Amino acid sequence: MTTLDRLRQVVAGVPRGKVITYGQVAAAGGSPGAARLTVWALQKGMGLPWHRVVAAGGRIALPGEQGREQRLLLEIEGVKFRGNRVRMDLQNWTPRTPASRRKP
DNA sequence: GCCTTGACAATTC
DNA sequence: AGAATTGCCAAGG
Repeated sequence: MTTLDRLRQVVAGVPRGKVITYGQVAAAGGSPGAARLTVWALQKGMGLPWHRVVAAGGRIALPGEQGREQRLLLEIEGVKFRGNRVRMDLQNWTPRTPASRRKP
């Protein structure tokens, strides 16, 4: 199980209607601070709900078209927006099966 | 084996 | 508020 695999699992574990930040994914995957790994994981990981991953504070990281699409997809799933930000107060998701669950 | 590239995050000015 | 700086990890050249 590589780090990227865990990151992908975290992303895959985000339920519909919720979002998570790059930092949270990285932290949950066992590498706090390595938000860029999350980027990598998403680019490589196909079939992942990449649109449920947003930048810190719920900002949409993608520029232009892709950003619009992400926002669309999220709205379709029931995520509420405040300007160009997600309402993290409501939509933030924290995985319940993080790397912290490793066997002792 | 070193350097660059990634849809970032947090701090500082 | 926006730009610059640093830290983090993995893959590809």
